[in-house]
Amino acid sequence: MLESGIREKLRRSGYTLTSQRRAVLEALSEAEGHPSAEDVYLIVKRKNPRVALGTVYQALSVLEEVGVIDSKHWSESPTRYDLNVEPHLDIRCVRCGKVSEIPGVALGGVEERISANTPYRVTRATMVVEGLCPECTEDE
Amino acid sequence: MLESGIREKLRRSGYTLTSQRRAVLEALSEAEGHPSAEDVYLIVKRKNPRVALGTVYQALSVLEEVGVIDSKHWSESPTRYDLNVEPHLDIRCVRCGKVSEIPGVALGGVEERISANTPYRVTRATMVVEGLCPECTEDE
DNA sequence: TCTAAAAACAGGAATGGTTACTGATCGTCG
DNA sequence: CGACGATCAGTAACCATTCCTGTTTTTAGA
Repeated sequence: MLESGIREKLRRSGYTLTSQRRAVLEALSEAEGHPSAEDVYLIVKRKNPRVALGTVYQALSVLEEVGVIDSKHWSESPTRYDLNVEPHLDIRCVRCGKVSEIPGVALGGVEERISANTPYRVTRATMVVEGLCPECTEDE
Repeated sequence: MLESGIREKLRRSGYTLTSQRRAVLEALSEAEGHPSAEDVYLIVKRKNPRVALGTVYQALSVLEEVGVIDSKHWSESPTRYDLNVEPHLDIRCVRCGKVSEIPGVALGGVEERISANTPYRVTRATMVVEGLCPECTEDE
């Protein structure tokens, strides 16, 4: 099942799958959309009221490091986390904060072109997309 | 000269070109690279020690709103400002924080494809690129 | 030119997401 | 069983940014 793969990825980096980290993963699959650390914290707390917010942040950071989850950051709002680690675009509503996937848009080798045009060693290239969701567009 | 164009852009949105805002623009052209609000503040303060950091933030926000400057945000670091408002990519070194332009890479209509694939009204789509600059790559 | 209203400002307090720190707990391996 | 390292809870600290209050500057009208 999923869990053994996750456990293995953690082990390869010297981490273990603790109950808190498992709870964070469960919260991520329960939560709709793209929850923030605080969202995850609130869900985890329902089952285990003693978890600390810092623990959730640390778990999220470890899980991202080993490639089990993904994070995206829009300015003026907390970082969002996602179980979907496949490359894809998300858009965030600047009014209500909702985040949705944008299907079917690939970046078409932009990373390679970037690497070819900078002396930096590129480690990350993401698109940050903002807009107004249909609901918020209506009452403009 | 430049100034009259800037003054006009401000006026159209109901703002005026105050001495503080002019000082912020001068600081942006003096500063090398892509300064943060704090960087701008320190430069402005050299000539006018009474400016407040909040004023610099407000000036930057107004200047961006009217399209005279551009801002880019990388997570885990303050927002950077830029006099270059032409669409272009910048990369930030995750170790030393230096920001450099990436010449010659266009996004090739990605915005249009995004708009076509989401019910949101897209207001902004930027690339956030990170990596290691040549100096920092050496002592890895 | 004088005056009232609006805009902008200085200074500093407050905010909010995130990280750092400390001492307690857990899990593992001998 | 015993000890060591990893993890955790709880809380304090951090830092970029915004907000607030009273003051100064600018603008527009008379």
